[in-house]
Amino acid sequence: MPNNAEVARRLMQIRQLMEFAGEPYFQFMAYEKAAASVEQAPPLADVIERGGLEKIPGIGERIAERILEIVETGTTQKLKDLLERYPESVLEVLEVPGVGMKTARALFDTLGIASAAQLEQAIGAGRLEGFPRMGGKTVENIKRGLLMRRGRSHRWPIGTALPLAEGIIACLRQGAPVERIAHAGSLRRQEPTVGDIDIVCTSAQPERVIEVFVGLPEAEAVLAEGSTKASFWTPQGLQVDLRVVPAANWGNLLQHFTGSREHNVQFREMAVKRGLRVSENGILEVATGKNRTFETEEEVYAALDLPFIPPELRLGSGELEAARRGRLPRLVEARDLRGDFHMHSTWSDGRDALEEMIAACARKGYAYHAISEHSWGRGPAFGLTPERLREQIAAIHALGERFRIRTLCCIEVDILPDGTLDFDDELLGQLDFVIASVHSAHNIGHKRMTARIIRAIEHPCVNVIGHPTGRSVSAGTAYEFDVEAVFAAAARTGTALEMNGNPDRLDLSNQLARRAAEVGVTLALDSDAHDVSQLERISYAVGQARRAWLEPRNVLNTRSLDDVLAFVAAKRAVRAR
DNA sequence: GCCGTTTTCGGCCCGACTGTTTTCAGTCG
Repeated sequence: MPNNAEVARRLMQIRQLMEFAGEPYFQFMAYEKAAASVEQAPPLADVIERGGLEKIPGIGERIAERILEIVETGTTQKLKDLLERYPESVLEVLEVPGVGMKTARALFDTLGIASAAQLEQAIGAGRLEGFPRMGGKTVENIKRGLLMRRGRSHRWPIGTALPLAEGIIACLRQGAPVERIAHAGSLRRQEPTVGDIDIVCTSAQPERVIEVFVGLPEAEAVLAEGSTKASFWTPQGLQVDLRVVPAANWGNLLQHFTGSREHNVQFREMAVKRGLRVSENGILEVATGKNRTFETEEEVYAALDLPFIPPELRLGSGELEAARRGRLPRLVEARDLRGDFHMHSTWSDGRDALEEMIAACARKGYAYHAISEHSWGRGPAFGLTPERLREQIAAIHALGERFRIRTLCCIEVDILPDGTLDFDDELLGQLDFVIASVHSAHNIGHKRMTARIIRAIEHPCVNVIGHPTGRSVSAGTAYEFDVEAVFAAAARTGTALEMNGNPDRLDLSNQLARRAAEVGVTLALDSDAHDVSQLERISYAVGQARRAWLEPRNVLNTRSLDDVLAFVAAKRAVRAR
């Protein structure tokens, strides 16, 4: 059955082709809104089972029918009709940066161009010459756009983009007359992948800032260079945008460029009802023509009688309604965390020594942490044999109080295909804490995978299921199982589910974690560090947890050491009774 | 095609930059 992302992709195809076909604006825009909602919704299979499709904002009777059709058959008659009239490959032309709907439509009508390859051929043959509004520069832009489309993936992992953005910001702080400066956009919202980097700043000398920006070594190709805005592509093809404004409307600018698009649309719709018009330049009172600018985002939201909405919540998935009712969560923060359960040392496949990992955790100010090597199922090169695990337990005990932090003896034990674990109960019982993860046999089918994970959850020694869906952000894959059944088992047995901070995992996703918390599951935020520097990856887990509306009470490692040990003891006690 | 703190009908967010224009269309975020 197609997952949410696949359904959303189909809806977007319908949306694009509807516009291409010249259908009314608000009709195809409804499909765009619906697609955005579907991406943020809990797994559709479960939503449909509960009959809640039309409760999702932006999905009405008609689109709900179409979604059901897509879920059942993989497509819908509406899409089939459109594809009868236009080949699917016209969508490629729209993917080319610089080519929009009008141009694509004109190219199709007059030259019969219906794919990226045909567009490239036509340019090569000089067939675009003499086309209305198609001068030499525009053709050059399209050529470059074709190269960009072919030569790169369209989204970048947060783990790549955030360090790059921080580097550029550091350079601008040093070399340009900037006052306030920050990254905005999807990066600030902690999206797992981003399409570009948005940087915003204030300055009394915007021209000078722009000059420095487009002169940065990362600026391989400058796309735009205005008096307040500029864009470039980095050598690897990542687009970076900069906006400069006076200090007086920093709040408006930051709010505008943090988005998301859907959040801003909803925010502006609320404003329109009060006779206000919101833009990056301020909030205009339409009746009087008076424009108010704000130095902080708090003031921007307060202008509509709303509390500050954290960037991670600005997805257009109910946060404005919650803000209006005073029901925003008190989101978990990095400083709420008192420990990290998931890390490796040179005892298994980590790169730093056990003592270095412990010392680094102590420096971070944690009260406790767990050393969780791999078990031997992955081979002795990666994991510990039972003997080696016993040795490590002894080694950790021998360290005593040396590091002023409690090191929990732990293991990341493999969940075997039948749901049993890689170590026997006697050995697991000697540990303070146990993480269990699937690392092999990912394609055993929905039913067997569900039974496998639930069996591990029901083991009295298992406290956390590591990276529960096995997803890869870059590959877009995950193993399939009955999410609701697994969540129910985790809630019932007092087993936490992990939110893994590895930027290519970020697993559970924000949508699944939000659903898990709703049904009473406790989440554990972990770095899954394989060296000291990667301990910082826990910040990515915090980001996803915030996108999942999690509060400190939902998160195991916000609790004290005693409470964590009580969490472990409670589960083991059930078996002992 | 969706939706309701003015509405079950009549609305539906906003502005900057580029290139090609001689006042603006197209694209983007």
